[in-house]
Amino acid sequence: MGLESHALGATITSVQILRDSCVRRSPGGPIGFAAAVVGARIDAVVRRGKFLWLDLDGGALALSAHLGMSGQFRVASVPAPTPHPHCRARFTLDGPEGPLALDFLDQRTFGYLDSEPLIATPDGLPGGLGSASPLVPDSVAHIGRDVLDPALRRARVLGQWRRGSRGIKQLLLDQTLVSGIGNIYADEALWRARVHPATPASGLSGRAAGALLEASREVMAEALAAGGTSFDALYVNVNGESGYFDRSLNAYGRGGEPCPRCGRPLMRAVMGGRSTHWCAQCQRTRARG
DNA sequence: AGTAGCACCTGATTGC
DNA sequence: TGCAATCAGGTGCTAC
Repeated sequence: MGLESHALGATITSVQILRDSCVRRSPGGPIGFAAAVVGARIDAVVRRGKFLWLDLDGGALALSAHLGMSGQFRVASVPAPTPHPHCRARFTLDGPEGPLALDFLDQRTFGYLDSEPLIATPDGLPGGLGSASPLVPDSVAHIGRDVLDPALRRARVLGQWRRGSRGIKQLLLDQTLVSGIGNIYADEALWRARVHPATPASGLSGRAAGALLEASREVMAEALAAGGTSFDALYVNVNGESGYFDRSLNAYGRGGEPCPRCGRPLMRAVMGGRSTHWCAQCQRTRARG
């Protein structure tokens, strides 16, 4: 269910914080958070990487969210009287078609909600996907543009990657350079571009780096298409329940299974503290040209 | 400056 | 049977 189609133009009429830690980054705590957002009108739903925010009341303030690894928003016109056990916050919205419940669910509690001022982007281009507004919340300013963002400066990202001494997988996961690529999709992009995850980024040719960025874009676009077009599609079923995960993952989580491309057993190891899966046969140190 | 390592957290799974 | 250890994920902080 798309958040945008239901939330746009609606007014937040109440907030119920079911678990205080979901607003742990909000200086005013549950009370301050509620005071900031209740009564506000939702003017836009915007995403950059794994950050999501709602422009409120003409763009001075945002309700920002990070969904962590298991967070999601659910909209219901007839909400369950007892919220889901993983529901951390429940908003009541007053939309054109009547009241709606907007639940913030987050099983593993890495996600959070906050209210923040919006600040201008340095380039004056739209701050994220979903809105033409050149504003982003404070906490998003240091995050690089989304891999699917038309305003992404591609050549700049490639230069930053190739300047790093870390393995290319770690750079792929560095959200300050380009955002949106998580651990699962990083492995998939590397597999697709035939790049070994431990390749020193400085050793990648420009061509190889370009192929990897393009593969990342493709993987993210396909994941979004498979999960729908809603903003929360990236985060739904991160535990592996979705059809996309079942059918389309070529490398992630498949250590020991045959590589779908060459049949050799896939490898698994921890790199940069994250589980990493690759094919030693067809992922060498260079990308296909 | 750039990088490495860890804390945060919870439920499912595995091991004893 | 029951309890304990392990694991997964993204970000932000501290320490080098």
